[in-house]
Amino acid sequence: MKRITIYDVAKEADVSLATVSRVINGSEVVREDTRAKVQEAIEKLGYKPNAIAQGLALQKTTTIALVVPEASYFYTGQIINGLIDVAKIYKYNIMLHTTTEGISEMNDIIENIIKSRADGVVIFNDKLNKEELNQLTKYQVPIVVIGNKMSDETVGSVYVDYAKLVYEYAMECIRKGKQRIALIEDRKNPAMIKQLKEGLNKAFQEHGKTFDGFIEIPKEYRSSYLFLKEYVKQQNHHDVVITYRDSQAMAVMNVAKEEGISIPNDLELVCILDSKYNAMARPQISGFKIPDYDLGAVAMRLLTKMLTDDEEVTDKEIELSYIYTPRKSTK
Amino acid sequence: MKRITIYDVAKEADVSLATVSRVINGSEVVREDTRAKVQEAIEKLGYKPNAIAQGLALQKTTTIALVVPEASYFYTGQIINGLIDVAKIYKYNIMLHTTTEGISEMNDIIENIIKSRADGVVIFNDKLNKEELNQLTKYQVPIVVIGNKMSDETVGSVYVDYAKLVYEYAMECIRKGKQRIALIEDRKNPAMIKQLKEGLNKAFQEHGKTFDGFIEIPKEYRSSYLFLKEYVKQQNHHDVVITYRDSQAMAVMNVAKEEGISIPNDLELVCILDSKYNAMARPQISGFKIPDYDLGAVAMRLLTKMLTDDEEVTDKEIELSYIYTPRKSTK
DNA sequence: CTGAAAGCGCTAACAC
DNA sequence: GTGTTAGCGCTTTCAG
Repeated sequence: MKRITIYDVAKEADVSLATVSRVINGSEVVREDTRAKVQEAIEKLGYKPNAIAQGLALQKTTTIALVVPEASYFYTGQIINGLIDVAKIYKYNIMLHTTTEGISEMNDIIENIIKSRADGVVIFNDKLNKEELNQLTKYQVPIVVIGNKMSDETVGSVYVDYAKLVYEYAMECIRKGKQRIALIEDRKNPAMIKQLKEGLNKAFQEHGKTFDGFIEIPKEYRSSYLFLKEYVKQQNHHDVVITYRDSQAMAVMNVAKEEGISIPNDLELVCILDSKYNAMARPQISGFKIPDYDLGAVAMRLLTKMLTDDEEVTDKEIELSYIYTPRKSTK
Repeated sequence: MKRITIYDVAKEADVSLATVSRVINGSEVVREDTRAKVQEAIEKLGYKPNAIAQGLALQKTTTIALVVPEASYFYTGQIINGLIDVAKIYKYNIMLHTTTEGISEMNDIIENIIKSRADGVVIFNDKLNKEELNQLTKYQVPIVVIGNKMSDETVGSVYVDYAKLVYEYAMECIRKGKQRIALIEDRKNPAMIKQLKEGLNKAFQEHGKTFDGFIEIPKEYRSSYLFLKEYVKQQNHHDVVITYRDSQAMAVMNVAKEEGISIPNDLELVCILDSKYNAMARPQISGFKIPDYDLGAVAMRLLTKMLTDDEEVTDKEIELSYIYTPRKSTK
């Protein structure tokens, strides 16, 4: 089947290609019978407009680039789902890019995005530096970043204030006398952990204390579990342990169980990024419902606004909230 | 910053646009000093070739469409990772499409893929019907499907033989006298469950018996857990329970624990799609390591072969193998 | 309301 | 080696 073009349709319908163009773009000015004639020809030939050619002519690809970290948690998946759902509404296509650990990696991706002439880009990545974004802004590509509060002329952001989240939680803990709070490192999400530390620091400072419960996982340990197993034996005692991801919380839970530490009686456990696995653990792990899907959806919606000249973008910095879900691992 | 084109570079370097085109495409015939001159101009102007225009001229977008189900498990993420890694090697971009439950959904996506002139498409989806694929083949778009054994002129496939997997496992169980095998339904993956049932049927048939352990989750139950909780009370007894996903296995484990059924003593539990969560459960759940990453990687590699005229595609149907990982939930 | 023609940015013969 | 030119398929003034 020969690639059939707008010319073929024009000939078949005995009109000019301009007219065909008008009907596929839903122009109002076409007479009803010619529209029907053209429509028929389109159907008959199985014609599908070439988006590439349209892109060239319109200087607009109706495609946005999405950059996410390679490590794929359920969380990331949800962000993508939200993103895609609203992208569909606005007829945008998604070009997916993933970042690996590599150093120059991000630059390659940016180069790629520019070449492919994406109309805009949404970036969700823990490790993100301003320099790289500048590349994009230099080429005037509108950007929305998810997870980091950061914006200027061409970049907007959608995020959850983790520092505030953990700050509030810690304040409550301290008030209740649970002062020995531990935060477990997550090597894969350094920026996130940094925010959590900030919140904790602030909470302790306001009580005239300093936060010293950050537990680093030495590089030689493959998993939190392996390290914690050792760690606990050294009698390090805490009132509450905070982890970022569900798998870390489960590791803590397993270690506690094996070492005869009762959760929540001897130790309370809370996981920042809640998940269905938290609810499946026994005892069930308390966590914060982070609006993952919404992060994606709102980010995409914001981007569409930035992409449409006549839509006023009043706020380029959007903070989303969280909901604490107490379960059985906390009192 | 004005969109700068090949003409601008040509003018800056004082050569024709053909020459510029040659250097960006690494043509050998350009003299070294002119190449340098052009390169310099490119750098100076910050020129990035317009992939859209290239696509139009070459009738090739260097983009493949990837279709995955919206529900995102870790498993899907891994497939995508594998896919992307090899796509990067061959310089292909990925256009991501997700399928929701909706009926006409798939047709919209296909329409979209055709319009965007993707060079090829990789489809990973449990619910997949031949009809829809025909749309694509009609427009001669090479396809690789992941998960289903299926191929013809323009479609290749990469899959794991789940029927065989479960057949072998069941044979072993029956041999050991564990004949009361149960398989739990997974509404989200009907085709997968169908394969598993086939394997089970075959194993029982070969022993002159019939498999009757398929446990359907009635629609009114929101989760397997809720239903199983009831189910177990009715004294339904099995020797081994097989689930497809980790969360289902965990549900079974929780119910068993709560009902005083000892795993693996009273009941053995095995999960087809292994995951890190299986290893984090207590007792740890046995499972099959399915080569998720490889499914994606091999699929993409196969597609690149199909996309290159001079590469001989000897086998369009590639079966990948699995590895049984016995843990604590089986004896 | 419809057609003619220029142009979007780049590639690939074909000349020179 | 390098330049000229004709498309690739579509949109969009501008005429009529």
